[in-house]
Amino acid sequence: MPELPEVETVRRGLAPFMEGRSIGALTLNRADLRFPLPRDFRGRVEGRRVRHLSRRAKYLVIVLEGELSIVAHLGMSGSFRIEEAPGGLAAFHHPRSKDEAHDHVVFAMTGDGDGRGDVRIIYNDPRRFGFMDLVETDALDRYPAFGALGPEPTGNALSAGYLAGRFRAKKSPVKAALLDQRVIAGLGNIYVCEALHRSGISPERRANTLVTEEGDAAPVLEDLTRAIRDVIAEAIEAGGSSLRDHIRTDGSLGYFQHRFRVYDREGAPCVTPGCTGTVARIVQSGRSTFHCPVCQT
DNA sequence: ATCATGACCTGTTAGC
DNA sequence: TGCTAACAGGTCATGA
Repeated sequence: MPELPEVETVRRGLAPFMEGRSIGALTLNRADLRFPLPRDFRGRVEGRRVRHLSRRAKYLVIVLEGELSIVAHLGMSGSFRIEEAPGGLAAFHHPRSKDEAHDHVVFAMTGDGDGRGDVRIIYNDPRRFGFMDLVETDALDRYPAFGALGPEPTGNALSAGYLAGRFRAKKSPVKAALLDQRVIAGLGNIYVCEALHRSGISPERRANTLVTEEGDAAPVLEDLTRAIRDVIAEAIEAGGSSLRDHIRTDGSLGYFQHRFRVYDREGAPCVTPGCTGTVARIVQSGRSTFHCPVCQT
């Protein structure tokens, strides 16, 4: 699932349990995820304190003391969960359920001496499209996967004018253009569908038709820009408000539910006020697109 | 260059 | 109930 809001929710959920604590032990239950795990991963991170958790697009960054950072991506099915042991790490045991077969990486965090007990942070990923990498912190700017990323949809760098520049020569459907991480970093299939619906734009419309002859943003591109900001901000908020409940129930992070207006709602009535349409599913670039053929033009 | 497609991997669900 | 096919929120390599 993890698009930007989900990764941000994971970051916020993990931060209280990782920042300021040390990685007492790292357990690797296999040698690779999507890519091989870093060489000497265990030896390089064990004993280091976590300074800070940050995020770039859909990447989670765990900044360690000693100028080393872990870059993690959750792929399609990655999630973290938190297990607390009031009696310390020794109190944990290993009931191996089906789901736990995909617990690939376990961080055993040592308490911070502030009355909080020891905690295990467990990375689970059935499909293994996620990965973890180890990078010198001062080299993060040059991290290859970050190099081509477009602006975050949460910041000021995303504007209608910026998108006009990127869309001007693009003949591909606007759906595909928005999924391109080099244009905007962090949008995925769900939020692209949602943003297009909110702004009344057909996902099949060519991106360059949202730009005027002069190369400026058409009014509808202003709407789209606002919709992207709104939908991402609302999803982050929804993730934040679901955090407490989630941690309390099973400690899992990365799969909070959110109400969508079109995504996965094929056949349902369009919720746009006054619209009589029905949500349809089409396939673009091999992926499902949900949209309302009546109010999205 | 730009765009669409297939590949990566496993689990879940719809349909017969 | 069991089997099969389709599908899943993301990237990356490939070829047109």
